[in-house]
Amino acid sequence: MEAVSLLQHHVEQQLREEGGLSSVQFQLLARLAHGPGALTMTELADGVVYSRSGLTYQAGLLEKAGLIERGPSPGDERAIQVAITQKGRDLVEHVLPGHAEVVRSMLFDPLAEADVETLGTLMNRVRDHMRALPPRSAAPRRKRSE
Amino acid sequence: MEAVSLLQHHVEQQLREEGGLSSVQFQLLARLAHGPGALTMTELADGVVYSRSGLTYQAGLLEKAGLIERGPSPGDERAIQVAITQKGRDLVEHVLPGHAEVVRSMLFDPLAEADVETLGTLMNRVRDHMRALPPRSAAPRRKRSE
DNA sequence: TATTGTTATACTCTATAACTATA
DNA sequence: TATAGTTATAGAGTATAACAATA
Repeated sequence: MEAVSLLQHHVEQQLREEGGLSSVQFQLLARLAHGPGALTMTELADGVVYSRSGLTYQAGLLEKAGLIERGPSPGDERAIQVAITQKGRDLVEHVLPGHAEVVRSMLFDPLAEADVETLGTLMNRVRDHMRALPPRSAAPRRKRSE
Repeated sequence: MEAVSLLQHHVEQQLREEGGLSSVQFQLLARLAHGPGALTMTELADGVVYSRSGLTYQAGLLEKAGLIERGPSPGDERAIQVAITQKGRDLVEHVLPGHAEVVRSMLFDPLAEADVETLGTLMNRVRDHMRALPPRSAAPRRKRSE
């Protein structure tokens, strides 16, 4: 956890300095940039943000900065399609090299290629396990008297 | 990183619900509880908090809650010794089982024993590597025109 | 009735800079 | 001059609950 904390801290700094982005904002942009097209707010939030209002807040900032656009969703009148703008793509491209460099120099550098592979395999397994857990209500963690 | 994010989120929740603690506060208390005796503020901050004022803030909260005590430091009149109180120890003990259960069920459960070992080895290596890097000034990341 | 998204609000946390005091 | 710690302050981020609109 200490390694992760250090890594996150350095990543945050690089993204902030070179792009004015928090890592949450970067993740949202990156998801939009790499995916096929637009996503709904709910799809976009998945795995990045843990409250609806949190995403609304972040999306508001990104839209105000001209990095994303929100529009109606064809299939569902309640939903909103979020798409990245060219400016958003440009910013991601601008920030990406530095980001990759931070991750490489801090995380990958001390690991052999096989180690990186192993780490990926293990953590993918952990992630899949956690995503498969009950969302957070049938949790078997209640005390008897609460 | 998604796995880590999910884990952190669940850990935060458990600590908050069962102990009213943030994970930073828990780390500070745990460090004091397990170590031999008192630590100075600077020693305590190491690896947990990234600004002096951040630690002063958190220590203020913990002291107000009666979980730690601050006193003068024998060797150095500038420094302050921070010690955990009995109440602090009790709280750590109270929260610990649930914390261990979260980590076990979410992180260790999907991994074999050897995997846990491997993960620890790799991440220790990464941590040591990161701690050995130049503190953050000789960083070769400045732009030519800034 | 459930789901999508927003708003209002309150709160926690963090960081920067200025400051005091000791080494 | 450098280090230990605090304070003031400002800003960013998050979550909860109430809300409106559509499925």
